[in-house]
Amino acid sequence: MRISDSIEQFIKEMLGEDSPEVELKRNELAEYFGCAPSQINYVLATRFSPSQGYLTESRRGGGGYIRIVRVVETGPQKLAYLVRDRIGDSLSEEEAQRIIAHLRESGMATPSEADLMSAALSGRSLAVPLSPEMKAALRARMMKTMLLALANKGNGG
Amino acid sequence: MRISDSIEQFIKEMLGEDSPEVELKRNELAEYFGCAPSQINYVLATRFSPSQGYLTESRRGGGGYIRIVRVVETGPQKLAYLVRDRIGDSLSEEEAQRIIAHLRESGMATPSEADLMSAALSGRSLAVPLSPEMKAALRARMMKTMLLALANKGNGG
DNA sequence: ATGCTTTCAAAGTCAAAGAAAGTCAATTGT
DNA sequence: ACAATTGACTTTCTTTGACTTTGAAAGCAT
Repeated sequence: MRISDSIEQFIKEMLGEDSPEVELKRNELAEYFGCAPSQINYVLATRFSPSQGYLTESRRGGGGYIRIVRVVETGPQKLAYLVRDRIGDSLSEEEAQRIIAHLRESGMATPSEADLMSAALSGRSLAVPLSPEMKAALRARMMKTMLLALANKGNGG
Repeated sequence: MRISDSIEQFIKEMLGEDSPEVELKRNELAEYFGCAPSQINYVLATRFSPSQGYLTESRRGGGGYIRIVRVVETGPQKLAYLVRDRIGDSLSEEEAQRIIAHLRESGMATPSEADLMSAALSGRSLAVPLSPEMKAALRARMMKTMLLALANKGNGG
């Protein structure tokens, strides 16, 4: 088992229970998991980034802390934001998958809808001779178009 | 006896027993069979491809893994048929829309799933400078990949 | 008490090392 | 010829540690 995953899980359990917000001590947590303190930063960067729906703030020095806040943007505004601001003319596969994971977790897409999107944007789908740039452009368009379809859900189009 | 066949059999036994899903370590498996790790990739490519009804995902780095999922053909063997026989290397937009309409009407896809597929394959999504042949090839791949995702619906991924 | 200075306790950064899987071309086997 | 096998090289993800930056509290001078 990866230590990163354990730490991720631990934090998510803390977040899940009560509040959408945790405060923790980097060094304590590192000691608890028996890893280097900077490992915590790694976990925050790879699993609690803004694009994954989390904000973090921290303070150094005596009595320092790290606070993690889960941002619960849902619904149409979020979709509109994704289409308008977040996704430009180019989208990597990793980023696409992250967005889809977020849609699924926040309930904006059902698991099978998310799987469909994921399939459409997967490397397997796009396994045709195309430059990486072109694929990224294609992904961006596809993602936007699908998000619009998702936003229209239930509106009988 | 070919080593590839042994590995194939081994994996299929794991899949057969309990779950429609196995997770394995490439290096361990290679060591177990006394072959080069890349041999595993060969087996996956030649015996566990999507068109043979399997999906694979993997992760590199520390604690990496390979996961193989058998796509079960519950009810809709139709989907398997579509993937295997009906859709070739090329698919027009009209044909794609016809297939999607059929999926919706027959209840194999919910309206919003159908909309998503439709969006992914629409002219709007594919509005990038590409030859028509290339787009048709792309459509075929995307459709197949999405159909597999659909076939796997409800199989907890 | 008020403002500097030192000191120490956090958290941050970054690059290097390590771990695992992917790719691909050359070789071997049937 | 075609399928299988191998190994060198690449890419991706994780873990660690040395060094930096920031903040707070204590010490000291006025």
